[in-house]
Amino acid sequence: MGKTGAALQVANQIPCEVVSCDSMQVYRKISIASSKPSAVEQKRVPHHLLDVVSVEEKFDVAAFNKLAAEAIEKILGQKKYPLVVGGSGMYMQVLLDGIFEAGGQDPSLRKKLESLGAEKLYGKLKQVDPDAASKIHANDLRRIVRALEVYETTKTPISTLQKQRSGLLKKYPAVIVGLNRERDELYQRINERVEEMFTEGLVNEVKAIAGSQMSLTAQRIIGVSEVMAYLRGEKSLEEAKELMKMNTRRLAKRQLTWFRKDQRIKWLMLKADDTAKKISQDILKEINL
RNA sequence: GGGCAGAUACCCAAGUGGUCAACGGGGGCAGACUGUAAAUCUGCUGCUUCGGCUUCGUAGGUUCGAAUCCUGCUCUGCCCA
Repeated sequence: MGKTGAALQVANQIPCEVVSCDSMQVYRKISIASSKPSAVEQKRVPHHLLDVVSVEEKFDVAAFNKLAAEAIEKILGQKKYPLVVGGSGMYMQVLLDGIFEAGGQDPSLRKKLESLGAEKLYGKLKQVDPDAASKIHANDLRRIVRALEVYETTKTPISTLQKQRSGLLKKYPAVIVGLNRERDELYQRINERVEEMFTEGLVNEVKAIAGSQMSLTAQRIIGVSEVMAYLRGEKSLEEAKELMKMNTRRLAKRQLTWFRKDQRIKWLMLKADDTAKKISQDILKEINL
């Protein structure tokens, strides 16, 4: 979409530091695949929440939220504006609106639950937390397990806990700007971006982490499985590229679906020939400092 | 030139006389989303003024009725020359 470039330009015009709100840019050694700003750009404008964990470490929204909130406080302490930039919908939501505290994970409990099968679990959830059950689809194993996990470990329905949230918006005023473009144009940019990743050395980047025991989340980085399949000889380079393009287009689509429903967002419809500078000026107009 | 197989919706593919606008998968679009979130899940996907209308290579034919049977033609693949 052009978030990074626009953010860098915003930073040229007001004193601010960037807080990345991206579930994949947190990983070290994943720079090309996650489209991190370059080293030079990072040097010019301080960035937070980049390279905070290895691909082997477990990381999730709660961990992100804690670090991001700290970074924001720090930036405010320096009398600068925190510019939160990113497309990870849930991370953004948690940061803005909060997350309930008592909700850790229990891998062994999860395993036990998962082995029971969706049907049984959903029946159980309906008894234990009908509110949550009514919102979760019977086939959505992931969420059913999570809801039951929370219930088992806290003895409180997740639907009750979910009401206990308090995020940044409760403490600070914020302007939320959404960037969008015509679909055709967006997809074309995505296709080009993927091609660039390969010329920048994506294959080597993936090779470098190929031996690690990647966390569940890190395994999902677009580019990793596709390039690995290529390295194993299961896919041609062309096939790997096309797959990545498709997966990225879908990601972009889901991101749009996520953010579209948020009434607080001020949307900017970008045009193909808009420069990062122009976009940054439009953003600043919305922020209205 | 001869023989055989095939042509189905954006793509792949099932269907072999009525219950077929046509199974399934892919892709696309839309939606949900509070600890894997670049994840997970859901719905729709010929046109429609919702009464209908037009589809299964193409032109005819058989039949009350055809994507399904018959004939010609076109194209594709394989085999023989």
